[in-house]
Amino acid sequence: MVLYAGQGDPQRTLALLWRGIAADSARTSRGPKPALTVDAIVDAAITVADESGLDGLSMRAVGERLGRTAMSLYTYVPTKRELIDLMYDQAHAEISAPARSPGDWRAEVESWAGELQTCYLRHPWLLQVSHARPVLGPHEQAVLESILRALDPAGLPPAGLRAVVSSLFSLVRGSARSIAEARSAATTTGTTDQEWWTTRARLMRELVPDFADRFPLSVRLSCEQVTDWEQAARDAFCDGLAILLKGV
Amino acid sequence: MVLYAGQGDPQRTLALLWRGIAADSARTSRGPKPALTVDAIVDAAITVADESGLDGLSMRAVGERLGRTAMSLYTYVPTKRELIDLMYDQAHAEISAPARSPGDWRAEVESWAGELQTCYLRHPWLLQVSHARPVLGPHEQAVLESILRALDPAGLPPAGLRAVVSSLFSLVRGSARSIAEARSAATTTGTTDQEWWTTRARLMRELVPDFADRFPLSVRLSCEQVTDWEQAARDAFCDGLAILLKGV
DNA sequence: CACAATACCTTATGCCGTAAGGAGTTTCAC
DNA sequence: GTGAAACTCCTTACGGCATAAGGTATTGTG
Repeated sequence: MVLYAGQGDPQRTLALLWRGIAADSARTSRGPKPALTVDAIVDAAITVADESGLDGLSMRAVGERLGRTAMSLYTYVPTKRELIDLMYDQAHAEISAPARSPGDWRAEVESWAGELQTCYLRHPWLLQVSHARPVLGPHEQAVLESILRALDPAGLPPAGLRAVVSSLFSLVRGSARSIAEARSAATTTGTTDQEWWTTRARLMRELVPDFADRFPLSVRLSCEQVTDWEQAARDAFCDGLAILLKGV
Repeated sequence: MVLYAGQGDPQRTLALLWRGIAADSARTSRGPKPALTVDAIVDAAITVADESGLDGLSMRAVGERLGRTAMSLYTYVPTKRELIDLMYDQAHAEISAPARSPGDWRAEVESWAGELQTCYLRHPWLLQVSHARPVLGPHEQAVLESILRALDPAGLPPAGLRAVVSSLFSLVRGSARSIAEARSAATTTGTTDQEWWTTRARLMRELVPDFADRFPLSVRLSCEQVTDWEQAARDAFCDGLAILLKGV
């Protein structure tokens, strides 16, 4: 019974992603005027996800925010999965191309990384979106293009370039994830890092008395008291980036 | 009405994570013998997740695999969230500590990274598990300890060590994610990388004729024909790792 | 005006996690 | 030996989810 709709889908998805840029946009315009737009839906969905995470993102919640039912959204967007793809791409629109300062490509790479990280932290749900295949929307594409432009003066061979770009993305995503987790843990549990750690440490001491014998290096490392979890993640990111750039 | 159960939870979660190691294990043993064990449930859940992903992981599915109902699992595990934590930690048990070859710490780091990546690829759902706060189960802890042991001869200061470790995790996770996505896309859509790319490229040519003008560097990079998406991700990982280690 | 196309709604299906409470089984205290 | 307690496992039910199906109202075209 399933009419093998898998074929027509990428066409529609791509058309949605590149809407406004794509050429066809023929307005047929019979029937009632659309009260919504894809953009409005995507924006509303992003707001919902920012507020309540990807778990709190339901078609009902998005519809409600727009004064519509969940089902009405399906006029504009084929499935929730596609809506998330659109949100993902749209969120990347916040990242501007780095200002051209042709002398120092390392500085440009650093500023790009910082901006991307900021974007991830503004929309932590981005880090949970799992793609099968890259999305290839216009804004995500622009982000890729802009890091390539920043790295252009370094004159890397294609394989090396790919490696550096992919490592940069990994580093930014990884650090953003750490920071986002530190934040969300602090707000959802309502405890400070300190409190959480002391509780956890007490429990561990009871449950696993020989922890220090089993994991001496871990203990030694965490003995350097981490007062601010988020700041530690930030520092680790900066240092990691510096190491990577030194290695290029 | 909610009796503020948030307090007692970490205790129970930790006790579950460190079961077998923890001291208390007092068998009360009134009532019928348990037909299941936490380990069996965790193993079954891992199998389900390996087969159907985290989306396909439902309490009903896990119960069914064990010939029980979904509700019976709640005797052993407080919520699905905790079950996933247990799965996460258990999956890390597959990683063995690197053989000691004291001369070459870089080689040890590389082998550690390779093993971790293999683990992520065997259980791609690991990459979707988002923690608030680190899990701190025994096996994950052992993985951390083993990379610290590998890096010990490098004699890094604490901050630098933290940066390197966190960068390594990011790199491994990021590359594993790319590879896993390449694989899943290939299997779920049933097309080869080649087919998928040509279809996509044709659609893009129709929708966005000036793509090459907008994103010249992206086009130039992808012109180097990628025949095998997974292999490209693998190469990028190795090169990225080499760059990072060179930077240390 | 009639008709086609469209937007939006209500309803229904089949999933999900899990709360509530009942039935059967085993052990302990007496 | 006999309750009572403790325990496992089950059935049922609730509210929420994405979305399929189909109805109704609104708009433009002939």
